[in-house]
Amino acid sequence: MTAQDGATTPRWLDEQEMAAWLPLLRVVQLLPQALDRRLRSEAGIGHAYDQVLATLSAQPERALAMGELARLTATSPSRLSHAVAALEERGWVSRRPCPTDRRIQYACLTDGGFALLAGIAPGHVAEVRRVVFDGLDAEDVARLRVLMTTLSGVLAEPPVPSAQVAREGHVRGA
Amino acid sequence: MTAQDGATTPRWLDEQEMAAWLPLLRVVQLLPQALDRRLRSEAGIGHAYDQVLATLSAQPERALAMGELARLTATSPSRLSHAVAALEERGWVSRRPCPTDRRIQYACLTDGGFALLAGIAPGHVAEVRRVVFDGLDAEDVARLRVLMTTLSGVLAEPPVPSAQVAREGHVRGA
DNA sequence: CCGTGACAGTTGAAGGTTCAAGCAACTTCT
DNA sequence: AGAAGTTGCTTGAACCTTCAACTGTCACGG
Repeated sequence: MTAQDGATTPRWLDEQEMAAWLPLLRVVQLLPQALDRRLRSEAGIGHAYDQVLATLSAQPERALAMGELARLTATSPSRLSHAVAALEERGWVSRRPCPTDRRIQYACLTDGGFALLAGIAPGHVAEVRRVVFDGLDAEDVARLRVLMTTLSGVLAEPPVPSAQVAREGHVRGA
Repeated sequence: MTAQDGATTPRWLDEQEMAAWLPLLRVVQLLPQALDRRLRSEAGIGHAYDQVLATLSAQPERALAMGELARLTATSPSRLSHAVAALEERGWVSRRPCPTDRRIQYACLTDGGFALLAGIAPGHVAEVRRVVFDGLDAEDVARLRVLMTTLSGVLAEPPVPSAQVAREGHVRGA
């Protein structure tokens, strides 16, 4: 029941590609779940929120404009706004206006937020190590780095305006 | 924040690991977004729902017990229940009871669901190709397969029942 | 100075995911 | 048979993400 028939089909995934695609799909689905579960049981926040806090903590002033923060964490402005609102309500982040440009808001990591981060970081890195790096040797890590850098580069590009994706004549291997 | 306290901290990520971890995190975050956006604009469903339909379409009878379907798509029973309910409401899946075990429900892909799938499959595979395989040569694909298979194997294991949670710094509440 | 447009961030509603309960049907043990 | 436990799936509430619309601010040009 594979859709191989259409004349408009750009070339189906071959066996090798499929053998890479299915596990990748699984990793992409299960890895955030694993990270979320651990963090949520330890701190009550998902790993997306943790990433916000961690990114702030890495800044010299523990503060960042919303836009920059959104860019660094690869999230949408809307999502970040909601996230920072939730984190602010829990006292881990505070907002401060920018003196020179009143459109800009800075998100600042509070001492409480920093303490929280310090508390959960060990467990978090242990989990990352368990699910990712414990199974890999140095060469694997190097290959993973190259591959993921390539993919994240493509994913960072704009989402392709519209329909002009499907023009690929090249057929090589079935 | 550089934690190196041997006893509680398992060992921080070194430079090589960090250089692999950050792009991996990004891929894990952006890849589902890219797939979701494309599918949602074409069919009004996210890629999780598409995966349900696709898995059903690959079965001999285009049907599967909920439990099996949950296992194959690596989703929780609850999530699948909600998903199938939504897909059923749109007429792409129907539920049928099992004659021999009345606890079991079969999810069946309808003709409409199959037609939808046939319609979106070309665009979907084109997107997968664009964001993943267009940037990789045959060796890269082989490496990706090995790496992702390893990781998905670890992730498939039980979420660590109790094991090493010992260090609970407990900052929660607040 | 005022209008236009771009930019930074927020808001609310709709939909998806998760968690903890819960119900019903099967199994096992006595 | 009947009680107790297990399995298979569903439900509802809380939360998170997304999308489109919106507010307020700045920059530019007449």
